Amino acid sequence: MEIVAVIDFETTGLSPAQGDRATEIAAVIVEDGKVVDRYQSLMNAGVRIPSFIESLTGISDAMIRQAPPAAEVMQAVSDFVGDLPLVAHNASFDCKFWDAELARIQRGRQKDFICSLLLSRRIFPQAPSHKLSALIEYARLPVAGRYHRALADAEMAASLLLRLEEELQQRHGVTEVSPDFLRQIQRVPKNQLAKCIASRRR
DNA sequence: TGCCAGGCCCTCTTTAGGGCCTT
Repeated sequence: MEIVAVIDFETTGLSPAQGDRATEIAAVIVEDGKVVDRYQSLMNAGVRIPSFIESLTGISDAMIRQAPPAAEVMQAVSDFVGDLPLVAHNASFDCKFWDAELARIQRGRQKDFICSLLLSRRIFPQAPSHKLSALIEYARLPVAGRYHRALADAEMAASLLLRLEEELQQRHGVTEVSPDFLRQIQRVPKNQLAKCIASRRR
């Protein structure tokens, strides 16, 4: 597969439209079946961390106070990933924050995200759950660190993506797994998945 | 005052409702 960047945000809540902000971001570069580069940073957006979020992520107000400004971090991570295709687990969530935080520094996004959750629903329909932790256990992939910290979650989403790619190649006989093909697969209705995959067989 | 996300996807659906998933 072409090089992609897998990203993960930790935030103060679920919706930038409701005033929630990013508190941490990680991005890992995946090339030739492995992670070859990593970026991770907490970020200070000048907001308080709700107690529920502190319990969930372990990220506290004290940690955020010492972090670089959100604008500086977003500029750095945006430079780090460049124009690579972006991947996230439940990408509709990370995409909202990516767009919202980039808009604050007058930057934008060119391409649609690839979503490892949507791909998992199609490639592993039999999995008991499609949340990241359950899929890591289901696919017997290594736990990269504490769940709900950006770098660990990005690393695990990357290993899940590689496992999904492997499944397409080995089980379904797909020869070339391009980002465009993954975007196609993740949107295809269930009853058309086999037909869509067949078009890429050797 | 009371409200408070939103996209995907299934089904006891399509003039809708509710669970899943992200923090």
